[in-house]
Amino acid sequence: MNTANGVKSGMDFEVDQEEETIKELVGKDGSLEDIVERAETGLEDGFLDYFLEDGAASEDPLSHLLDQICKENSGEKENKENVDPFGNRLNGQQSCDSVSFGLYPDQQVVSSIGPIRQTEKKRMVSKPYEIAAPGHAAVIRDITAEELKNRLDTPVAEAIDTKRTVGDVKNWLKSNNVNQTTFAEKVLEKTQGHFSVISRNPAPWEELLAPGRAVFVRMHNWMKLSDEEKMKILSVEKVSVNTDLQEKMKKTRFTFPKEQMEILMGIYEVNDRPGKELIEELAAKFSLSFIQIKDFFLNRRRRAKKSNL
DNA sequence: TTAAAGTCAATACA
DNA sequence: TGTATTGACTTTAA
Repeated sequence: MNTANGVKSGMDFEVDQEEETIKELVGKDGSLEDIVERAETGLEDGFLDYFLEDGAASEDPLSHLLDQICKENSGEKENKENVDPFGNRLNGQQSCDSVSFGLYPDQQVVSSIGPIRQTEKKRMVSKPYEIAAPGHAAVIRDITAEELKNRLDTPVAEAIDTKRTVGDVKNWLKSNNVNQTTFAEKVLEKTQGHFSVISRNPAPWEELLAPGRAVFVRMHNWMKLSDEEKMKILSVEKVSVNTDLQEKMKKTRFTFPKEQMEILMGIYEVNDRPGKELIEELAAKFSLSFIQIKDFFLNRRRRAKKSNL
């Protein structure tokens, strides 16, 4: 028995390695008839008889028996409500599927019993499509996470023309009156600011690292969707989960005072890679940290490089 | 270990 | 209100 949730798993029916029969096991306490009677209440008549008969065990006795039970009862149970041990409704097919016998659909993966019908289609359990935007959660009913992954994150074999892709996306957004924030959060799962930066001066595909490429893959695949599919994703409602505490913890962004900025820019003009000593000196002079000054030059170099592309 | 790239998110700006 | 900028933090790669 699967003790985690009280549901009987397929492994519970596995024939014991030491070839102990159920008859032997049950007979140990000398109350075979009572146990059989009790066990058969709620089960099909003769369910245990099958195991108690000598030589009844074929290569796959449980599967065989379940198939038989399904065949015998499929007609009369077809329209009846079928409820699992926890009161969840099951349809007729589920109840007669030995792969999922005693299991919920998502438990099939842990079953050690193979499907009765090898050709039978595996039942897929679809999960709601969720986009995890920063600080938000969104759900759409009829687009699954699987579909999203398949469509938007499908790897592309060829190099993407980043400039063209961004242009196509921007044109689509403009003609459909969709703003950057919505697209960035719902499609790319990035912030508006980030989309703005990468879309203004997209780096060539060859220069991008894996995470940078992934964003363009999404844009590229996005353009392949039909307008209806695009709108479906964009129409997902956002649910804000911001708390008061988060609001209080909001950081304020430091801005270099004008005088400091002028000095820093003056140095940058003649030396965009100042040494450790100069950075330390500037940090002390401005009463700022070494990292703040170092980051200033790092960000400057990076952004200057981008704008020259 | 360090620089570069990626990114967030506050805020400046049109 | 939507977009652009940018300080700061994180991840990646050399």
